[in-house]
Amino acid sequence: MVGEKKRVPAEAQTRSQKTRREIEAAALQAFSEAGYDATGTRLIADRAGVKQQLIHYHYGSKLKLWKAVADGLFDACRERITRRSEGLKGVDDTTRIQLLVREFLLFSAERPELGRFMMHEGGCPGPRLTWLHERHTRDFFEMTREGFEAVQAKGIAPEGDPVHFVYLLLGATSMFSQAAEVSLRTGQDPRDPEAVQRYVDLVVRLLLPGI
Amino acid sequence: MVGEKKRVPAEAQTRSQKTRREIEAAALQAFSEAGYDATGTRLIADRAGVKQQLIHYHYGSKLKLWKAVADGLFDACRERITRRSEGLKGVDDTTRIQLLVREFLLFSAERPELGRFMMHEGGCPGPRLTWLHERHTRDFFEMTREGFEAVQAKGIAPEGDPVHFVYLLLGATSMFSQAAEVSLRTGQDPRDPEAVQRYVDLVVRLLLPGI
DNA sequence: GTCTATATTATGATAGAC
DNA sequence: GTCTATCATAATATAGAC
Repeated sequence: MVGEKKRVPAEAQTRSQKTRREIEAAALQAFSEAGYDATGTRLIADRAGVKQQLIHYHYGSKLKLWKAVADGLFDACRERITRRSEGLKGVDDTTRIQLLVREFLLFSAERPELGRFMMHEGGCPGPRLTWLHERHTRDFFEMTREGFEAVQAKGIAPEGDPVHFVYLLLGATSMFSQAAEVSLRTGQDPRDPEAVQRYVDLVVRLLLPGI
Repeated sequence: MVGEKKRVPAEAQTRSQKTRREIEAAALQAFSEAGYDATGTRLIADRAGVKQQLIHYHYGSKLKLWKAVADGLFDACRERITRRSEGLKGVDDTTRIQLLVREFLLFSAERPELGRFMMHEGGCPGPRLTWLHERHTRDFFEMTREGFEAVQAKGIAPEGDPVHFVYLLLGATSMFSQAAEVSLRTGQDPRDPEAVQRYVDLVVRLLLPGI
């Protein structure tokens, strides 16, 4: 495994990293399209332009590749939200929550893989769902719930279980994660920047009508 | 194939129908949990208590079984909505749309397989998505979009692309189709009747604030 | 680090006995 | 109508050459 190496010629290291990057990009695409079980390592390798066996050399197993992909995806989301949040220090709660909701929806439009990736795992219990929950989604969920509680306390969002608001926000991203279906029905791409902007505006108006 | 038979002893007919019913029930469960490719015919047969080869006798192929399952599921939804709609003849548009939105959400809570079934197909283009679209979801989509247009014209729903309202409604069902994840996070079952009622009330309040 | 060759298991589907 | 036996293919994973 690469992680155990100490010194490797710069050439090889670079090549290895490039291979890993391409494998993970292809795997993210495939896993979020079809889910874990329906995705073969051969398909991933083909799309990455390498041999199937290289996946086992670099990751040890299909499951470990899946976890590496999940880490990359959720880290990207977390970093995006955290960065936005840090840029909003001192801003009042209402504006902060609204802008974070917008940022999350924009991220979901740019990277619909996130919603699809979760979607495949969230329907029935299993070890991968438990892993995702403990490692990535639990904190996000808590943070978001507290955010909605805060705006509810100010009367910006209507009364109701804050958990329901969280799932309405997550559910709202299905506009992007189900883009293929949307395109079939409307003939338009729901991820077009202008359409995204109008959609995000609507979601904010509906979830936070007191603004 | 059974469909081509004319006269069969009542015993055998009944037995055959029972087998088909059990296969389709197990297949619906499996397909909506994991999607088409990740579901094996052996798993379906095991859950139905029959041999894998019986699926091919009764349906000819895995794909034909999937289509039979889809027909059953969407017919049940259509019948439920149609029946409710017919019971509302003469009622004003606003009340009608509101009650139909409620009915659809209640159906989705009772039968989360519908949302999950679509979810697995809606993410990337393919022959199964096209088949679903033309055979089942296109009409439903049109009907729902027109409903939201009607309540928007009356000022019950805020301005915005009616297509966006349709997808917010569909997205709202992820509360139920992602029940495993919700349970992990909250420790509670989102399909509990009381929780469903509160959730449906909230969705109606948010999507149709003018009521 | 990447390749070829291959072991092992699981898949969808068919043939034929009863 | 349901069973047993089986085929052809594809899956994940391992061994060893370069």
